[in-house]
Amino acid sequence: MSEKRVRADARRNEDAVLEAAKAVFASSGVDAPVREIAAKAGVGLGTIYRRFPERSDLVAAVFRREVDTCAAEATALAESHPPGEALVLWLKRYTAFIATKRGLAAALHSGDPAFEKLPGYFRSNFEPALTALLDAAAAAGEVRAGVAAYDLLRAVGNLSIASDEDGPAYTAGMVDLLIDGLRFRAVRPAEK
Amino acid sequence: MSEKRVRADARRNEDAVLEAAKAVFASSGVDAPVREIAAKAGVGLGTIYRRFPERSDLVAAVFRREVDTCAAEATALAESHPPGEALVLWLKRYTAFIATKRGLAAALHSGDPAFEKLPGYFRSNFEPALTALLDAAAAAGEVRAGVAAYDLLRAVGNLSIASDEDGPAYTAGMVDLLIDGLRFRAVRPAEK
Amino acid sequence: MSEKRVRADARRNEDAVLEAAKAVFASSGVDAPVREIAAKAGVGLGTIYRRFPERSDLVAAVFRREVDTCAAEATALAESHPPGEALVLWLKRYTAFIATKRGLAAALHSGDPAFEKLPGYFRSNFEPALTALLDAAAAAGEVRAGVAAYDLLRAVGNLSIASDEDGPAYTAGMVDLLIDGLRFRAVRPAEK
Amino acid sequence: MSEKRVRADARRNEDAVLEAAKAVFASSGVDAPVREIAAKAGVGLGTIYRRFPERSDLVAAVFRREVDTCAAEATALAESHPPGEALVLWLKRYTAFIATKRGLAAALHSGDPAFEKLPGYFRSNFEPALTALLDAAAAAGEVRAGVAAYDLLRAVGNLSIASDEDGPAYTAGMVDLLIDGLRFRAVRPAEK
DNA sequence: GATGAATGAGAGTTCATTCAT
DNA sequence: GATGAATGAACTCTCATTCAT
Repeated sequence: MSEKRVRADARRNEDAVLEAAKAVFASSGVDAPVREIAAKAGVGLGTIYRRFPERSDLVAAVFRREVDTCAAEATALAESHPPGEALVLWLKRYTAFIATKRGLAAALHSGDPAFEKLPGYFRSNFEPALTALLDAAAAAGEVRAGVAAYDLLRAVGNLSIASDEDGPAYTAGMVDLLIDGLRFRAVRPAEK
Repeated sequence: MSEKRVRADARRNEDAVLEAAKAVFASSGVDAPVREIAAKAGVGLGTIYRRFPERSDLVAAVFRREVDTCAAEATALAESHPPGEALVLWLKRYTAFIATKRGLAAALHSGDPAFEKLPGYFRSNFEPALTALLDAAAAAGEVRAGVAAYDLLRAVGNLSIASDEDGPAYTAGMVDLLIDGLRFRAVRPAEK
Repeated sequence: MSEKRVRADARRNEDAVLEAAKAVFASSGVDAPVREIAAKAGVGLGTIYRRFPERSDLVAAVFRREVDTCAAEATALAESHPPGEALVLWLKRYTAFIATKRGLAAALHSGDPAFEKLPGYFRSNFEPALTALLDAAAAAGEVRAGVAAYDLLRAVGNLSIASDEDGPAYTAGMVDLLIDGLRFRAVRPAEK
Repeated sequence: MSEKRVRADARRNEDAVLEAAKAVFASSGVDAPVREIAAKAGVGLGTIYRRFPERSDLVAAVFRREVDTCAAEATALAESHPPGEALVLWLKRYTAFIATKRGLAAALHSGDPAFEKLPGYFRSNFEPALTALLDAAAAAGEVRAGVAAYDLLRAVGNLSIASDEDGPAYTAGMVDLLIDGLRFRAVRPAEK
């Protein structure tokens, strides 16, 4: 059987769809018509519906894929940079992730069961990643301890939501301001 | 004579529509069906369309009315509280204003000409109001100087957008963290 | 479309929709596209959906209206004709009713809650009507007693389903054959 | 050599498809998705379309196959039972045939050219079969003569259409009633 | 030959906007 | 002026049919 070759095509198409969806969601929000995504991906409507029976399934798939990618970078950064720097760099990376999620917050509250697991997925991937970065930075006396990673994720997330509109430079500035908030009353290690 | 009566009626209706729209936008977002607003206001659909030829006109009207109300409170607070406190209180008030604007950010980017002037209206009302509060607080050494009021408006705005979801307490906490960022490196008057 | 229609014509529109639906259901079955009905009624799609939020509501409304009309004729016929004749005439009338119900039987078994009450409506209107006719005819010795009205309703109903195809004359002939079945072993009053 | 094997395979597949289609049509109607049939037959969609270029071709093929089988049983019954009994038994068998044809009547009126020849096929197979049974029963004085076989085919067919719904017992009862209609005024052979 | 991924027309349904009353 | 019935564009989703592998 030529199953494998067919699958290769399918995989290519699935990638194309996810890429197109990511782009369309970023520019037009998660409520963008499925047709627009199909057109951008260069596939038929049915191809999308075959893999993602409801539009919400597609939204969820794009979301998960990007969460995976973004969370993976946290450890990479932690290994290649000093703690404070790694923290800031990753928050910036995370900022870019959020910037493509226009309209998702609203969708998450729509009650659609396809979205039910997304907040959990988000948290279980990002919270440990950011906690590690935060702990390391606190240990180095760069930031105050005791700030919940999850709260910070949401705060930076909210700050980043309008990034397209205000420009990345603005978002960066505000995240810096928030990090300054963390630095306020930070305790430097005694020996230092 | 009858003109006057008619105007009074019209005004009453317009108020009812704006109040209803404000409530509906806050709970269902600015994409809520016009019908819902008409029903809540107790008027016919046509009455809304007479005054606000397109949906976006109604959104804009509600927005402007609330901007006016909120901006007016800045001066009131400045007169009745010490600078640092007035700043924090108003930011909290502003936080409540934003919390009812779910979906507006997206609408502002829709390209609808009815929304074109809204950002300008927002800025020209809120920026001076916050600048005054900020300057007073900086003069009192409560916060660092040099932070642009407009940037802060957007930052707090974004932090507040998800307030319903995360709870007002969370929003308050994050705004406090941001204000801590402002306090970081603030220069106390004595040292000046 | 015509220029004059609205509130007073709402009634006219509802009638037009029901008439159009009746005709379309009769010719294309109850699964006919709503668009087709709208076109035939000369109204917009939304007009139909305003009154009949789901297509099944429209099907149900048409059904009820015709049940009412047809059942009412049973008593009229009973009063104006001798028992045996009234029975046959009404069954013929009922035959015409069924002939327009193509596809309804299947729809009734679809599990759609909008159809749940239809069989009950059908039965509670038609069964008493036919029972009266049957009893009178049996009392006159025209047909055998002991045949359940409901069974006969279904039998004649099924015989009539394809009437369009086979022609009313054929249906009439077969209903006659069925009635001959009823006459077989009928007990004449004198012999009683 | 391999040709023979391929043919055997093909035949096996065709059989599987026809069996599956028969079952699916019986349970879900002739409008059931082709996919469902392919899945039940354990073949790919393409395999069905290779042999039956359109859905309607498959419907027609299933129909013809069952007509053949059912018609063949008429002669078998005539040889193994007395005339009146053979008639009743075959009508019951025919009743089962019809019971699996839900939705076909509507399809026949769709105007699809693939169905054009089906009524003729039906008639040319069943009419002689039933005529023979009817003539034999009339000759034996069991039923009245002069009833057209074709009319009776359609009548019993229509009575049977809803058999699933009303239950086979009900259908049997109504067919019996119809046969009683035939017995009404039957002329017993003088000598008997 | 068989497979099933891909296609896209078409159907149901929603809701902004128009306009007769 | 107010009302709400009517309109129809636009959206999601289904499934017959085609065709690359």
